[in-house]
Amino acid sequence: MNYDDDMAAHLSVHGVRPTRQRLAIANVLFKDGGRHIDATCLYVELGASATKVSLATVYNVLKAFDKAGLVRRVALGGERVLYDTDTSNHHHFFVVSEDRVIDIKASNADGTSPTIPDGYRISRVETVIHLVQDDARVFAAGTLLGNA
Amino acid sequence: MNYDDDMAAHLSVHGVRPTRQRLAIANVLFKDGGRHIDATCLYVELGASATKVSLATVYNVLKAFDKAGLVRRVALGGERVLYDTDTSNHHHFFVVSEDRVIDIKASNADGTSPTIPDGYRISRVETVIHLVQDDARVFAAGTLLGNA
DNA sequence: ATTTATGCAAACTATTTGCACAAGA
DNA sequence: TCTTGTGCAAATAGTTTGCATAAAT
Repeated sequence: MNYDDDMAAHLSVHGVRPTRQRLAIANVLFKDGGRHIDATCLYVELGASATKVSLATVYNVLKAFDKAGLVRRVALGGERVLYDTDTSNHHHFFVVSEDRVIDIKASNADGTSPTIPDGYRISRVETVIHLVQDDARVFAAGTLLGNA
Repeated sequence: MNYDDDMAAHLSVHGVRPTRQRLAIANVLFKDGGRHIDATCLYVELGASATKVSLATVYNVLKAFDKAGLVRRVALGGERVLYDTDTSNHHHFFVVSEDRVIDIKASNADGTSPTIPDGYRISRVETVIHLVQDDARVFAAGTLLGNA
């Protein structure tokens, strides 16, 4: 039982078939702990890996990982889309000029930069709450539509 | 002093030169009160207007209006970018399946849908706080860098 | 007269897709 | 073997840009 086997198991548990390129991607994503990375960067980093992975596959895999809950897609004000290996409930500071992302933990009791980093000020706050139809009601609505 | 003159004045006050196409765009944006619209929709609506405006110009003008504070660019989870004529401090519900946007007023004392609309549930909450360098400190940092 | 905006088409970036081939269960 | 993933290249969507022309101050 080695590291790769653990990673393969990790993917399997999440319903993601552990192919060679997915493992390569998972390794880059999770080896160094929490990170924020975009498809292109990931692709570049994979260049150093033994396994060849095309850019299209990087996109497809990131999307699959997001759907499986292995990573979380984060859109930074529409200017940048990246994937966060921390899937817990948290938000982000984004320093546009430096293209830097800083996590904001939901509970800041642990002391990890919950406040604005020194030397910066807030220029904009954007909160978007995504809604989906409540299943029970969707059914009811469907019935209504069928009768209309 | 007619409506167009008022609109022209409105643009001027915000440092935006009131050209013919900018007035046409402003009319579509502001005539019917608060709205959320994207560049392409706006372009289509302008088709009905007497003034010809190219799509590239729509993009440029929206960007200019945003910079001038006439509208506010809103990115909905990286899936959609639109412009909100309400520049006040507020956030958004986004129903992906219906491509519908609902304002969340900062103060919900006025009773305008501060709660989740009936039949929906939250699927995701994304908050991004944009930071910029604090001017005073930027100066200090610049000095430090100069000495380093 | 001088500055700034517009139109158009072309360039560009980010992302997705179709299809033949390869790999995993 | 059967299903699902991958590579590639091409398609697509959204947005920006260069340059000659036109309009605003």
